[in-house]
Amino acid sequence: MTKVDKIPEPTIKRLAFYSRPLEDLLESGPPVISSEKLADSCGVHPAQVRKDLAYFGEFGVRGVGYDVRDLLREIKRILATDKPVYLCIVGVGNLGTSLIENENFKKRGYRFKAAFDSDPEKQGEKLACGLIIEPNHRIREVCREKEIEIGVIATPPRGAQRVCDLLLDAGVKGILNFAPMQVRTTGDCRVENVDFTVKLENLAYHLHRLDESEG
Amino acid sequence: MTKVDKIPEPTIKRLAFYSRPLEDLLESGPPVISSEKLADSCGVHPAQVRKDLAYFGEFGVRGVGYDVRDLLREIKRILATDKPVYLCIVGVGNLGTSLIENENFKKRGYRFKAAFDSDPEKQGEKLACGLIIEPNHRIREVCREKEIEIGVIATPPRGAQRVCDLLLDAGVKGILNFAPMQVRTTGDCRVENVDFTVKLENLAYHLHRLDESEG
DNA sequence: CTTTTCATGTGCAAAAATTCACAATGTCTT
DNA sequence: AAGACATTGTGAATTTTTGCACATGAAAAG
Repeated sequence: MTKVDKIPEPTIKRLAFYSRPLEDLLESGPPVISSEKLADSCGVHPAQVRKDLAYFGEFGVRGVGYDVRDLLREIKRILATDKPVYLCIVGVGNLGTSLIENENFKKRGYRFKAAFDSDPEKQGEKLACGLIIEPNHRIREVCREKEIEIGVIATPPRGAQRVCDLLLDAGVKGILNFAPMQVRTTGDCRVENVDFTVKLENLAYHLHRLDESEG
Repeated sequence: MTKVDKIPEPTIKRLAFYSRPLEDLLESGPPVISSEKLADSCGVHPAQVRKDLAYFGEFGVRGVGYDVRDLLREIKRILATDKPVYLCIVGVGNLGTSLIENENFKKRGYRFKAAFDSDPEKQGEKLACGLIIEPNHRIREVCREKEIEIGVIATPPRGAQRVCDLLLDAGVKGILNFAPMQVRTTGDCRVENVDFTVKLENLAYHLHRLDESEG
């Protein structure tokens, strides 16, 4: 099906990006969109859109464009988000709670099936979503039982590696890490890091740099 | 000072990355680190570390390595995070609250100086940090008064562009956008997007892809 | 049925980023 | 003081990613 074995990493990132405006169009918008329009909504080059999609097949109609509904379905299929994905979260602080409640996760089929915290005060507590906070030592058992594929780390950096090890032991195949440090995993578990402050530092750098070039 | 005018964007991202293990080492660790060790902690190639740093000067000692304290100071200077940066947040829901309380922001000198929400129920409410939630129509006035440089958008996607426009009008120079959509800005305001679900979709893709290649 | 129009899909060129490989240069040992 | 050793800084080679430019094919118009 695919043209090449190795799909560029940036392409995968952009596919997720493309799906955002497509979801909007699905509700209220024309049923067809051109690579140029879609590129505009995402801030990329039109040829980039076409090339990204071409890795996976021919989804468009020449002279017309892409059918919004079809394209969105294809992208979701490619990204494997056409079925629910089961998650667990470790660390139910402010951040953890906001992730569990997050509308975007729910909307896109990401389901939190378990929540863990090392703080005995919190263990046993029932969350708004109905989940009960369990102690970290149950990660292995619960994840295997509930067939959890992805673990979300929302602990302070100090405990992140320990939590990561527990998740690996539980057979989790992906980790979304919100702790501002690099966690080490084995080859068959992939990590994605979300570090807000990296983005802020990026902004800070460019803000300052702007001053320099103007001064 | 710098070798080239145009510093690669990935380099800036990695500089922020490098600072994490350096901060740890500063507290408890050897006073000097090699590019190889630092690269290991960050999951990058040693030559990459050296090249990234070389854009900004010669910070190492040949045959020895980099002085942890000096290097960290240099990186902070480069990223312009050696001084406090003033932020405001728009949208004080679960996510917004967790960002305001976030220890990493505090630790790195990012200070929330104002909080806004469009919900009249919330306006006037006093937050744990002492800030009082203000209505969105005060963004312009308050941001100018408090010299806020960066605005954080933590609203649902629907309202994000409107909030973005208000922040632009308030003279904000950078925006950290947590809404899962692309906001449009003018040339002198830079946007960084934080979209958790993009990362999750990345994980989902690779998890599934792994299955394929193994099956 | 032919022509015109339009936007896709794609080979190729350009640009950007990464990695290699080694000379340069400092420290430590004897 | 000289030689061994370790690790930086960097030009060149490689790899990856992006963008151009146009042939291709589908639909609409005449």
